[in-house]
Amino acid sequence: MLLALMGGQALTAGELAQLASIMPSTASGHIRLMLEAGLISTEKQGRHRYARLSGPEVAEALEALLGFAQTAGHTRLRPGPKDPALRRARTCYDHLAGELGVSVFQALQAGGALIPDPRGLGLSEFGLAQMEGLGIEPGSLQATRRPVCRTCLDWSERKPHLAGAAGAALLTRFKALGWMKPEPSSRALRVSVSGERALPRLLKAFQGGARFQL
Amino acid sequence: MLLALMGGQALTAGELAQLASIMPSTASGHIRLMLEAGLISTEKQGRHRYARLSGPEVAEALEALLGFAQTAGHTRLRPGPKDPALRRARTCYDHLAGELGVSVFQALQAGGALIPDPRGLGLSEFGLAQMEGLGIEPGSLQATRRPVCRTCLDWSERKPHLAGAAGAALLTRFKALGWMKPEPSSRALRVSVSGERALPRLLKAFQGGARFQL
DNA sequence: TAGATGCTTCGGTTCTCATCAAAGCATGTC
DNA sequence: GACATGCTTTGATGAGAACCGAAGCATCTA
Repeated sequence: MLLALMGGQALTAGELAQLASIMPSTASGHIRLMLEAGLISTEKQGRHRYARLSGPEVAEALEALLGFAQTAGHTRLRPGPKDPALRRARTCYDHLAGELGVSVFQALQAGGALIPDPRGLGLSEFGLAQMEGLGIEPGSLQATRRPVCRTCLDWSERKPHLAGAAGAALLTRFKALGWMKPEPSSRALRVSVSGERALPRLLKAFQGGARFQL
Repeated sequence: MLLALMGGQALTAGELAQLASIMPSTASGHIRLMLEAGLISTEKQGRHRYARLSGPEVAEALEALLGFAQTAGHTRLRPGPKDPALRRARTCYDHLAGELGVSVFQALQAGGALIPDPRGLGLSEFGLAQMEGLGIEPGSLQATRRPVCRTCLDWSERKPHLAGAAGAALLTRFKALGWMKPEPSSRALRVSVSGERALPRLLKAFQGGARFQL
């Protein structure tokens, strides 16, 4: 159930039950416990009750655990960890993970968009300009209490990808631009034709130190 | 038992049993399971069997989980999470955590010792010089497959501290210099008189951009 | 060689946890 | 107002996990 929520979207109690192949009454009990433990937050809407992860920390802890589940060969993941689409690109709560997520991080790093800051990582002048070129308001990134950038260890790549407010903003923007779309009932992201065209150009700009413009 | 091993030292099966308040036979079963799961590694030495965490990833996953255990108020930790010594300075597997660990990270960052690199964080020229001033061979940091620097989210401070090869080397050096000493049967670190004197000077040098010299 | 120590394996007991069905409550729809 | 839908609560059941004691093996000590 937690894995299903890693996609970042909220799911109803019934959907969670079905995904876990258990009766609704059983699921209800688990939801109550996870709520009390602070792992999820819920919201009533009509006769539905939506659950979502309570924050990015939960997703990060899960990613850390997934690393072991995989190496120890104890994954009970539904689509199997071999699913190539999942390896390519997927959501990690609210940001981009998988090969693509790692590429974005490495390109930003190579181009000098990232600088260390007291909370971990921040964006340099150049990094802020890149965000602006993508249509992301730089001011909005500072608004939250979240660190602007964070590294999150990718369990399939075993390399860091970009999390934090900037990571979340990037994924939101990619989806809004129609570059990628979440696969239904999975964490995988399908890259569209326009995305396949635009992303290499974006990575090159990030990496080469040239300002990207839509 | 895993928590006890977070100190970074290896413990015998009997010690683990005693710390967990269970019979040796029960402990033996748990050790076998954790070994099969890849969480710990063991080593026979005479009639003793030593167990240690199998790597830094395990410690990081545990730190992530500890954050929740604390906020949800479900800690069954022996000394209690309020233990002020633990908050001040403790080992996180093989590096420094707690207030002091966070201070070191922030000072290094402010002084410009850290730079982003493909694996997360690296040391700048200045950072390498600081290590050398402390008596740490800069070449030894690159030798391992580990990232030189990594941020690890501190569960008591909720801010990042320094992990990775450099974090481990720093703690080793601090202990060798007699600046801090592990409290027996706890993760807490006791700062010695010479440590209390030297650390502020070190932090100031890190932060101010001046090269530190022993 | 005899005995102590540290650990593991095995069998049996206890207890916790996940599960489901049935009943109840709230919110929608006809 | 009657009924369907979504969720929760309750009680009972069964599977599995933690635990201990006893017995056995390996290693160290006297």
